[in-house]
Amino acid sequence: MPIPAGFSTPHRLSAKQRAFQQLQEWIIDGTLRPGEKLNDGELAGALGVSRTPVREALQLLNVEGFVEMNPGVSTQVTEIDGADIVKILPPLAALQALAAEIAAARISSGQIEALRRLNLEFGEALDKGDYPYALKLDEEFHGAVIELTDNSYIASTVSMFQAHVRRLFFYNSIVLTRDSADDHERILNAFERRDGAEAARIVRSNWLRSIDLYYANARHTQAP
Amino acid sequence: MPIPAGFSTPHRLSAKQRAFQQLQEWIIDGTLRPGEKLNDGELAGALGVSRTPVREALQLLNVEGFVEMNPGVSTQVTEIDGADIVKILPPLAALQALAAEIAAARISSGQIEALRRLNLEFGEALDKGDYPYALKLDEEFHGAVIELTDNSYIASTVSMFQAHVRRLFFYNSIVLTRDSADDHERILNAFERRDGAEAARIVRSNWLRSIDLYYANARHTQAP
DNA sequence: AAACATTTGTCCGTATGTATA
DNA sequence: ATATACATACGGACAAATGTT
Repeated sequence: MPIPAGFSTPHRLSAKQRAFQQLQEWIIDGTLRPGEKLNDGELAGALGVSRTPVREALQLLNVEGFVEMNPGVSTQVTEIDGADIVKILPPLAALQALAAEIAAARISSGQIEALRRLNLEFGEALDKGDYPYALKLDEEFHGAVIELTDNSYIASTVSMFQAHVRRLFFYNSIVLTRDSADDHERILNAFERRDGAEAARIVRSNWLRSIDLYYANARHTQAP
Repeated sequence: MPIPAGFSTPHRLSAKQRAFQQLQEWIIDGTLRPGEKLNDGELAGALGVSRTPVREALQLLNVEGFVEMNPGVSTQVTEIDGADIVKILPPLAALQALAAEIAAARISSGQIEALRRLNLEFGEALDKGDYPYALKLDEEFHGAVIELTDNSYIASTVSMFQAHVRRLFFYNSIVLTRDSADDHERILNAFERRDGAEAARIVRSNWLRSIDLYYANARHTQAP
């Protein structure tokens, strides 16, 4: 019986992993509000596990910056400063740009074509206004570039940053625009010319664009 | 009785923190060898605490990439690939360069002078051949620049990367050269001119220099 | 193939420490 | 200032899963 490749570890995930994923999702989508107190016993009951895996998950979320822990005092969801999007995008852009520069030297024409198809779907999602799906496809696009670098230091950091960006986008009601799809096409063109420096430039501005989106948005949503 | 300022939280650190710091130090300096199996019960005994704080520390070290955990099977010190220095320095250089660019716009002349004094001491340490101390001062120099960015996303990532770099330097017997002190002086000059782009360029090449040191070193230490 | 030995994962009780009355 | 209430930190025992004999 043929087993689908890349599906090697469907390991029934541990209680800790379940707790981690669920809690992270709740924090990102706002089910657990910023500043909300997190009582491990309570959460354990809600998740149907004991306090230990919950506490372990909370500690991981703590190092990732989603949970604030005051030893012996309290554990709570970190507050959100909407302006943090301005702080996190520059380092994320720098790493994504570096990844693009590295990927440009190794990407195959077949892989470029696959990304092109992905980007088509991304554009359609944007046109249809399906922003959550579009965001997912955008992450897939950049994730593929990260994969090509074969560099776990870049990959793990970017993945962590992305989670925060998702939360901040959600909080700030930022949605991607069609410009993003155009950027992606220009990135692919640079890849075909093996022009790593140019690819890096476009990737950087692609990410920094969201800073402008934030400011444009903030002007309308903020009280004067 | 006067209490030294900046010593606000001498909180007797928790068992978990002690375990974390001790284990990380042991891994970085090679006391715990790459690939070595980590039995939590055994470590708990050695550290005089129970398994819980040890397990928690191991999980933090896991997300930081110093410990590999195979659920239900084993936990061990991550293997070292000396060539990883080639993988980690580019993203670290990118972030440090970004930090320098941001810092250039805000640093005061007083702070520049303080860094200049620090760099003098750094140069002396290099001349005396006190490489561990020199490395510490080098980290302090760049750490001060990071502080100026007031950006926790950059700070926490860089700090994590630095720990790995320490381990890789140790493993590869890489030591900094006098060129580094010269770089620092040029960085400070760029700061004085408020030339962020130039400061970023120098910082990047300052870090990437160690890649060359690695290759120069590897040629001699490797068996043919 | 089945039972064993070892290690990890989980549970929950207790103690310690902090903030409040 | 003392005491009280609460949440967190830690401990030790049990259960589950894995690799081995």
